[in-house]
Amino acid sequence: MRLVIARCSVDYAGRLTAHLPLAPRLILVKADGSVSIHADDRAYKPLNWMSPPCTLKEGSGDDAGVWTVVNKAGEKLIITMAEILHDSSHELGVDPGLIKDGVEAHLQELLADRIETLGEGYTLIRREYQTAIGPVDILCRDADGATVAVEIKRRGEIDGVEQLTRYLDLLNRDPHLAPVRGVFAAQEIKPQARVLATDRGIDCAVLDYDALRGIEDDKLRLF
Amino acid sequence: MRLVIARCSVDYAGRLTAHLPLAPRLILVKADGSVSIHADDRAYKPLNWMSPPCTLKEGSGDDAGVWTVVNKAGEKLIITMAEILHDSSHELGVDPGLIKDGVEAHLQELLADRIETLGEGYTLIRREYQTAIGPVDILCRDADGATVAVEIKRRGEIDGVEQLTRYLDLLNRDPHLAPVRGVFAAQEIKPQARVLATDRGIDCAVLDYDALRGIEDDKLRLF
DNA sequence: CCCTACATTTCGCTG
DNA sequence: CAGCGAAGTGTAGGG
Repeated sequence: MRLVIARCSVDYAGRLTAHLPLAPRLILVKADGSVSIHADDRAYKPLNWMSPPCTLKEGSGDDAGVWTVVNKAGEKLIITMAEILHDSSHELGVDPGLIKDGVEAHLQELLADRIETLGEGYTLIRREYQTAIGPVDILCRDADGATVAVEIKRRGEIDGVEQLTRYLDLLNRDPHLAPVRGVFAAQEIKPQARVLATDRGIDCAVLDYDALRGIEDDKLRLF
Repeated sequence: MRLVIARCSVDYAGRLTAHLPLAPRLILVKADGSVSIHADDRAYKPLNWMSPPCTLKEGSGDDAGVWTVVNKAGEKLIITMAEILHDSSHELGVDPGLIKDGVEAHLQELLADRIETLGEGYTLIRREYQTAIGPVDILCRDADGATVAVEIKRRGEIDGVEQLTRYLDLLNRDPHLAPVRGVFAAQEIKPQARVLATDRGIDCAVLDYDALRGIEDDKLRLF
């Protein structure tokens, strides 16, 4: 990883065109060839960047101080250096990577293991039920044997209701499954999403992650 | 801006919990107090971060080498330093910021100014037509005087069709406007989005940004 | 390779 | 403050 602090101006021509006037910034050149330009605020987003795979060429002669980064699609990032204030390189090696807990996939596992959380007598058909337009998070049956499609979100918003609606439209065309009800399950459901779901006859279920995990932990302790 | 290269492990507890095993990484501490941790790949996304506003406390005594970053919501990022390999600070000042061109807003202006691009005899009613569920990008009339709602996207995907569908449902309840047709306009329309749009009787229009801009430039030259 | 969906999405605007 | 939509979204995973 190469760290450069420099007064520079930047031009990007690709999916849009953008320009950064001359100012001091951090230029980050990573081992995969990617380049990002950071101001002294915002942790997450660089001012400008080029994602890998891409190649960096440092100009020489007339082009001294002009760095050009290009990718396969022909997008171009041009950094014009006015003054280099710091320049250092460091060997970091490959990162072992982030270990996460509490994302949607985990919620899905927990709920599938305790599908009766949605109601007494519920039984799991399967997780990640494949359809032509994508996977349904959970397909199950209620106490009456009716098919239920469950869409799980960490935060339930309108997009999730739309997604579930598309699945329900499709599933209800299958005479082996129809009629299929929908359940929109999330740790938090936004009011607008609840209104839309209710309007479409979709039930909402608020999931308690800690409780689900607690039940799971109990289960693990018991067996 | 402070640049630290260090062998470190990281724990995050907030919207999820996450852990980074001990490895060499870049830690970026910015003037706004934000902290991000980068591996030697991917230009855009840090491995872990804390967005401003937040506060960093460097431990001392027993906690030497333990940095704790907390924010208002109680999210916590704990960086445990095993070995500092580099540590430097740099004054950058406030960045003048990025100047963009070619985003959706611009496309909308261009198309509104040349609404007949969609078909002969089209006339603009207005841009950003407000409804209870959000603004319709463009509302216009076709040659027959029928109302047309236009949703503009840079890249036309399924979500955009869903959005336009919601607007059309609402607009068609207004007897002054109904019947309202829909046009899904984008620089690029994904096949699946086109299928969904067509299935719902929504027309698709592929916009040529350069041509629209060229026409606009001509117009500017003429008047 | 395309498509789909998730993300600690972030970010900006509007009410 | 919430709500909603855009983003050069990036990123991972399946067919």
